Amino acid sequence: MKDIFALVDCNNFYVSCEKVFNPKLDGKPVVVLSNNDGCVIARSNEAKALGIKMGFPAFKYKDLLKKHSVVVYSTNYPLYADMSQRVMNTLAQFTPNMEIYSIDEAFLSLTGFTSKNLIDYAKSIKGTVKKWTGIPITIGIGPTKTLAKTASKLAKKDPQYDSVLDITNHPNFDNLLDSIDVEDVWGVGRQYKKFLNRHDIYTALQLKNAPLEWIKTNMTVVGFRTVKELRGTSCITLEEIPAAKKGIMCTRSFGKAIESLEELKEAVASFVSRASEKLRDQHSVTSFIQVFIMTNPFKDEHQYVNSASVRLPIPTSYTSELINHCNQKLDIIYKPGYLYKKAGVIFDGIIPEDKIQLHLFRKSDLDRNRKLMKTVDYINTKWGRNTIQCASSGIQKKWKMRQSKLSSRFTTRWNEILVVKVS
DNA sequence: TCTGGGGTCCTAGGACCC
DNA sequence: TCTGGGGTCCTAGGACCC
Repeated sequence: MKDIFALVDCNNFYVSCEKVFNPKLDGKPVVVLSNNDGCVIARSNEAKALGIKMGFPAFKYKDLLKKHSVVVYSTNYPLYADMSQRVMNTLAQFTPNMEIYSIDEAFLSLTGFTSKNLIDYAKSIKGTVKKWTGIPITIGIGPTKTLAKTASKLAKKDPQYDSVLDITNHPNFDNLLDSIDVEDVWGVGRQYKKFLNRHDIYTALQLKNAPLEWIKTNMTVVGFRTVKELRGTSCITLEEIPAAKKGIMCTRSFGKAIESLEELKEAVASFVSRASEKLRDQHSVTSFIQVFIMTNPFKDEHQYVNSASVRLPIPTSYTSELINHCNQKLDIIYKPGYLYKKAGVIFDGIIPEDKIQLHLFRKSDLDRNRKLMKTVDYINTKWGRNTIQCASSGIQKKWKMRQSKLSSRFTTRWNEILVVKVS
């Protein structure tokens, strides 16, 4: 049976989440900023029309934002994650097989839905998601994931499709591909765009018709698959069960640069705690940790970047032990006299916790530590993050990120729930 | 004043083994 | 005179994604 994929993409997702709880934003330019209120990471259509670019530093838009009264929000991840779950739950009603691809995208398998008019079906999905969650979506349909993605790009570009387009056996298939820039094809980024342009390939259609062997030589098997997919052969399958992460990291820029080793240790201890939680969430342990610190690369000052790593004798997810290792490494890589702007930890060599190879000559407190972490995680899930934390993570957190325009966590905190006044 | 964060996959090259 | 060959594992770096 021929595969059919639908790619569901939430429009301007973070901005749309804010709009659900603040309908006054309708028709206004709205942006959501990254951590530390650094870059623009979501824009309403009105904001896009003003020429505000994705990923661009917000402070450079200071005048523009003011001039056009753009509404600005700090990122409110708990809200977006919860809204995402609502959208995904709704989508799950429409197919037995789906893959949650990112916070605002999902692939749905519509293979075998032959008795249905797929356009009508997609429109009813779109209507239901809007009605149940308030989030507007776009749906692209095609015989491969890459083509479904391409269809959704086209559906967004041209209002005549009303946010739903099926390009399977489309009579104007080639013309449609020709209207898509090659860098808008899933899998083609900045570098490959440059390379392809140098060889006179500018559109998705031209990429589709490029010689396969040449593509394989110059763009590895990944590019090879992309071209096959553009030609209608499905190479990228639906991943319904999310795989355990092979690497987990927690890195942050600081709201304010810090100087002392003590503060760096606090920050890193917080990052380790967070990363360890993620590790335990997926029932894994790490066997390799890396810690890094760096000054502000955008500043015209003396730069310092350094990192160190440890391979653990026995893999673990025990927060205190991991913090200890990082502290020892920080003692080595820290250099006084610099203003540090960012630090982070990376866990690698992650394995399932039931596959730990115990050390012949080391006594292990494995069970005791596991129980302790389980209890801590339970309390923090129930009462909110950092209800219990390691003292080494600090209380003051001077390095904490800036979030000056934060909206409420409308859906995950009772005391921040929306109040509707009827007069 | 001010520039995000967290992932995946592939390849080349070196170390090491028999 | 002549100095192998095949394989695995690991790591760093580069590409991509959202």
